[in-house]
Amino acid sequence: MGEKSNAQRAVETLRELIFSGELPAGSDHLESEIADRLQMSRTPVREAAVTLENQGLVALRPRKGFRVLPVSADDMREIYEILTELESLAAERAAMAGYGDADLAELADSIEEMDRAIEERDLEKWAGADGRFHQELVRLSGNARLVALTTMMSDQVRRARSVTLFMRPLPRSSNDDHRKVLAAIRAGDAATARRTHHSHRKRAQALLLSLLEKHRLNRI
Amino acid sequence: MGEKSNAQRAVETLRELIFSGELPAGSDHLESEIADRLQMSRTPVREAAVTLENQGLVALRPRKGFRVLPVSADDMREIYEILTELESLAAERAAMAGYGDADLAELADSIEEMDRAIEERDLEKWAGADGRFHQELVRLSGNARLVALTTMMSDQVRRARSVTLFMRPLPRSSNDDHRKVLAAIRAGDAATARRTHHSHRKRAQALLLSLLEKHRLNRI
DNA sequence: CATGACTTTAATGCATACGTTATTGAATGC
DNA sequence: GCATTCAATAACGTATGCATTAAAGTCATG
Repeated sequence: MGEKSNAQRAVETLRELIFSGELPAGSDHLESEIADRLQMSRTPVREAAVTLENQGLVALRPRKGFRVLPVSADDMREIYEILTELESLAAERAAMAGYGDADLAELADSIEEMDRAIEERDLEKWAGADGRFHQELVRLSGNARLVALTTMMSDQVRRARSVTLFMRPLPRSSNDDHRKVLAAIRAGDAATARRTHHSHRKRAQALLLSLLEKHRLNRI
Repeated sequence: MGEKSNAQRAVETLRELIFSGELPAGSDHLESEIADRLQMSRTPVREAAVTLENQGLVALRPRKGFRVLPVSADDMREIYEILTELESLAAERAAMAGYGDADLAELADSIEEMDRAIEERDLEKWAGADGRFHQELVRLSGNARLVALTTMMSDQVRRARSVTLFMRPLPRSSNDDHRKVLAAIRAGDAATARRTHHSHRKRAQALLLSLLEKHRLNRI
């Protein structure tokens, strides 16, 4: 019964291959090549390629296969501008929803995990927990489209994380922001939640972009 | 040479059919039925359906064709929340870009057209100009992804406009907001541009949702 | 050696064919 | 008459075949 279609498998597999870096940014891939690799015909592969194109991960280039889209510093600016905005909205809505401690457990957990990760100087772990925090924050907004859009935007920069993650110092103060946002949400203070998260994201964005400039990284 | 693919034609045609109401919200359509109608095979139609699904306009329902998605009042709330946020960001960025009068001509034009439309009590004309204003505002942000996302969200409520447009009184004061936003952008006052547009959108959103509630319109 | 016309290749975009399976309707039993 | 089983239908998801055409390669010519 509940078997996923080949097209769906193709989307999932290709996303994994892209995020893992096995299909690096800028690389081209023919439909037939991918079809062989995934042991299916070109039809579902093509369908998957269309979906990935709609998600902004690849570009279909007739006769040259699809290209895994590189992310320029300018793309990063665009994306983080949008993420800053949408997540701030999410923080506001979450604060207005009147959640109790039980509802906010996942947020609190991810904050604790980030603390531990920083102690252990485990950047990968920190990044995972940070991702969980932001994802859960958006989920708590109760706006399904907000979840979809932020996921889409985050995906577009996900590949860059492995590059950017190790450029910067341990994000020691970052969790202070997270705690303030959580406190504001718990207190139902929507304005503070929004404002705090907004400045948190702005700061992270500025740091990231300055690092990219410093390291002269224009394409990732 | 520059001929559009059948798949692309299918997307465009289906979008027109959906927005014109010829394929009403909630209606189901088989791939083969659409293929006959557009004089092509199922393959490009299916590709188009996947794209439209990714754009949030239809849902693919195996064995039952694809359904033109109805938009509930709750969907409207989700979408307008996001649009409010993204357009406010656009207003801010536009103000920071240092545009001159020439760059802002389209905004000014659409405001004037709205004035004329209100005098003539031509709601359709007003709606068109209002759409132009908001679209141009986002374009001036210089953020291509912002344009893509707001277009996507606007499309999802476009069908509802014919219903909502005639429920409310003539939007006489609305253009005061538009003028304030334009003035702030021209003055390079990003904070005011953002704040003004945000409250403008919030007000419109509240009015719309209250009207939907009043008229008990849950599905459009 | 560079250039340009011509041939060859191969990847796409689409049409078509086919197996699978949910759904429908008939037929059967109670 | 109602439920249940079973057969027929039909729509999808996928595979395959094919025409088109951009791109690459070849060869002749200045």
